[in-house]
Parts: sequence; structure tokens; C-alpha cells
Amino acid sequence: MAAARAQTAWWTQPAALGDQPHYLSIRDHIVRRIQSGDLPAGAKLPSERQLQTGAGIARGTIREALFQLEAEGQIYRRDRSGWYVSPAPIIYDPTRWAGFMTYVSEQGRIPATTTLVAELAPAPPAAAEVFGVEVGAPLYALRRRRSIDGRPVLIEDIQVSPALAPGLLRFPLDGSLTQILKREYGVSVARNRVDMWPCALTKAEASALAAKPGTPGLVVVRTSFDAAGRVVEYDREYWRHDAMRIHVDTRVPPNAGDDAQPPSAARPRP
Amino acid sequence: MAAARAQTAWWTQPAALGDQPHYLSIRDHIVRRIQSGDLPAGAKLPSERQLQTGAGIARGTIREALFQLEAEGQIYRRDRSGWYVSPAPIIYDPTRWAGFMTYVSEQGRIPATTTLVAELAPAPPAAAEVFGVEVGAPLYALRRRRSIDGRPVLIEDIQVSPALAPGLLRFPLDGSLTQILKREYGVSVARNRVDMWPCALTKAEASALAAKPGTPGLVVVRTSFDAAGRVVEYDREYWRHDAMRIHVDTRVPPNAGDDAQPPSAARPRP
DNA sequence: GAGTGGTCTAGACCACCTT
DNA sequence: AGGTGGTCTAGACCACTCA
Repeated sequence: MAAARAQTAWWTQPAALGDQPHYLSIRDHIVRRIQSGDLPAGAKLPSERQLQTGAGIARGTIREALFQLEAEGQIYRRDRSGWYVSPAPIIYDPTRWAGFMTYVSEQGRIPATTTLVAELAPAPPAAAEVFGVEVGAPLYALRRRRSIDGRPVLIEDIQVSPALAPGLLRFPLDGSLTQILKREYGVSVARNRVDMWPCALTKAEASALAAKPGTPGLVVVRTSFDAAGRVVEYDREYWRHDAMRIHVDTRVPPNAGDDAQPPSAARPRP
Repeated sequence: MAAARAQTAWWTQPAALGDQPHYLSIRDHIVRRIQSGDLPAGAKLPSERQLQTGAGIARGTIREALFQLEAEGQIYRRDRSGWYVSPAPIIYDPTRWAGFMTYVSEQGRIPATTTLVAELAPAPPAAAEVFGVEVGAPLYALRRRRSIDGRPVLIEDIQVSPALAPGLLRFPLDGSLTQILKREYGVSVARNRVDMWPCALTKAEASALAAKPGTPGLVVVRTSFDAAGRVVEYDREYWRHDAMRIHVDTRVPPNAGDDAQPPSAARPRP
């Protein structure tokens, strides 16, 4: 396997499986090197120019292969630094109240949090609607970056009502916010409403993740409520799309009707 | 707004917001045309060569703008046919037992299903493990294509145990499978286990969706169980990534412990 | 300061969809 | 048959990261 570094342009030969585009043969070759252990998780790939192997391969073709692998979640890039093999994704259950720090640890990985912003700020329209306050009313606003094994994987913006948690910013915010709310304010989560969709990271999120703007990502918007139906937390997370898999496990009340729709009503919220 | 079709190469002028790459200015221009209604949902974009406007713009640059918009979910392509404005996504709740036909209709859209394959086939390894049978044991296997408003949006592979639903293939399979299982066999779903992750569509799924292989997609794997814990359905869906948003709403049992983890245990299942 | 990826031009040929 | 996107080459310059 490691002999694949021979100088001859292995990919100028007819494609292994016959009639596929050139860039897919290159992709296949890199996949083989990843699967063989030649390029372990986190390893840096050879530079694009090195991958050209000197022989009649345009850099654009190499890059097409790289983009394909990025879309598949097998490699990622750090902006202007290089291409790296993606680590295994972590399993993320947005319906759990256990926080990031908890379940990343549970899966044998090392979580870390950096608080980028923590302030009392005027509510933007989306948050104002969720909290049922006027646009511009003061809300605690946090912006945090979370990492797994040293790799930044998500940026999140959180809003919390000062009415529910006065003085929140006095506490250390790099850990579990949910835990602080519970322990210090006696507020606990009884309901989670979660929306998720694939996206492209915009400049702001991307730069905080050392990614290129336009990198494929996943948005997770979570609104959590307490037993009284008050909004506890409004959280918007931007993930690198290769960093996680979503896992949800739901039990349905046994006596629900035929076309009933517990636990949720799936209302469009555009 | 509609005057933007002037012959002068509008994008050779300095970018609107100053110092951004050229392809992003092109992107912004197309976004404006979409938002202004000049290019409504479903409309076909001008061809890549037409978008070059004759003046010093390489097609590759146009394509970069198009790829960016595709990653954002704003446009999509039909392989070798052209680029089209993406319709609004539908809201998908994988924890509901209501089927595709139901909630697409609820959202004022027109669902359709084409059954591509319906047969009794040997269980592949993944399905065999889920059903707890030997690899190669007979399972009903369905492959269906689902469309919204005439646009194919997902391919799904379903496996059902013949022990639970003997003679299943005699029924019309273009509707709700869950409903058939309930009505004809008295089997109803008490639990849904769902995993989701972004992916790139492979050749098989892509061609059935008239998409290019490598198009960004979303995989949804759903295992549903009845009250006795038997597997009712094992379902693997490949979605166009711009066609849906995931929405989950979960209520937590009020008396659960601090670090307990209902309703699921978020175990890694690689 | 050397090397990396990011952006960009200007061609070309092909397979395939559409009409 | 004509037009579309898909693939590909062979350059070039720039902004940035990293040592």
C-alpha cells in the first residue's frame, strides 16, 4: 500500500473500475490510502501540487477529487493551511439535555470550549420572537467555539433571558450552560425543539472554525423550555458537517391514535 | 431589478461590498435575482455560458458561484440539464409515524412515490444485524423514489421482515407503508430510532434523482420498533440536501434524574 | 520567506439531455 | 443536431499560514 508513492503517475493508467472520470480515480486512490492506515485520522494530506505527481495532471483536477472527499466528509481543510483526514464523527443527540462536554467525553473524545463573546445585548428579531420580548430588549448573548480533540467543530450563539437567570455572566461559561441554569437557578429543561439543516458556512462562522467560507456545514437550532413552557435557552449551532452524526431515539405513547402526531406537530416554521 | 440583464458585464465592476472574490459577487447577483422574484422557485437559470456575459469571465468562475449557491441549498442541478432555483424545503420530523405522503400534503405540497424495486431478497449485513437474522435470510426489500411537486427529492431502501408481514408485496406500495403494516397486519410503531448525517450522493442514488454523483445529500436511517421491541421497518433514505429541514420536538419525563439520558442513550454506532 | 491553498483566465473535448 | 453541463489542461497571481 505504501508503495503507492512511486514516481510513476499511477492515475494516468486506465481507471481501476473502468470508465469513470479521472478525478474519481484520484479520489479512490486517496480513499485507499486512508483506509489502509497510510493516512490516519487527523493526518495532513500531501499538498495539491505534490499530488499532481508532475505528469499531465492539472491542479484543478486534483482539487475536484479533494472537493469530492470533502463533500463525503472524509477530509476537511484548514483555510490556506492544508487538507486533513477527518476524524470519526461524534454522535449527537439534540433531544438530550446532557451537554456537549458530557457526551463528547462519553465517546472517549476530548471536548473543549472557548467563550468568544459573553454580553448583555439587544435581542435580534429571531430571538425576540422566541422569547416573546420586544426586538432590542436585553438578552444574555454567548458565542462559543467548541472543539473535539483540539479540532474546532462548531460555533454556537446562545441567548438566555436575564429574567430567568439574572447575573448569569458571573459564572464560568466554558462548561455546561444547562447545568448552570439548573444548579444556580433551579431551571431545568422539560422540552427541546430542534431544527436542523445542511448549510454552507458563512464568513463569520467559517473564520472562527479556521474553515473556508462556503465549507459545507450543518445548522442546529435548539429552543429549550422548562416545565412551565418558558424559553430557557435559544441556541444556534454551526457544525462542520463531517464532525457529527445525529441520533434520535423516540418512544411513542402507546395509546395514541391512528393519525395522531405525538410528540410534535411538525408545523412549518420558515 | 429586472434591468440587471443589461449587456454590460455588471460584475466586472468593483464588487458591491468591496473586497470579496469575484465569484461571490456573481453569487450575490444571482441571489438578488432570486429574491427579487426575477428567478422564482423552480425556474431554470441561464446557461453557464450565458452567465459569462461575454467579458473576461472564465466559465470556471461562474461555476464556482453556482457551486456556492448549491452548497447553500439555493439552487440545484439536474444532471447535464441545467441549474434550477430550489423550492422551499419541507419540514421533516423523523420521530413521527405519519408518512411522507401525509406531511408533504399537510404542508401544501404534492407528494408522489414511485416504487422502483419490490422483492424478497437476501438480507445484506446491516439489515441482518438490525433484524437479528442471518446474513442472506429473506427480507422484503423496497426501493422507492419520492417526489415533491414533481421534483424527485429522495431515494429510500426499506427492509421489512416477512415474519411480521407475510405477503406484503401484494399490497400497493406507493402509499404509506406504515399504514399498510398497521391496517393489514396490526403492527404499529412504538419507537423510532433515527440517525442522520450529511453525505455526497453516490452514483446509484444520484442517477435515480437525476442528480450528479457527488451532489450534497443527507442520509436518514430509521429503525422502527413495535411495542414488543420487534423491528418493524428498517429504512435508509437519501435526500437532496436542499429539500428538507429536520424538525424534532421532544418532551422530557418530568421526574428524570440530573444526568440521566432519556429518551435515548446516544450510543456510538459506527 | 517559502509554501500552501484560493482565485482566476482561456482555452478544449466529451457525454448526455433536449427538441 | 444543437446546447448543456462535466471534465480537463496549463498556465498565473494573490493572501495567507507556518516555521
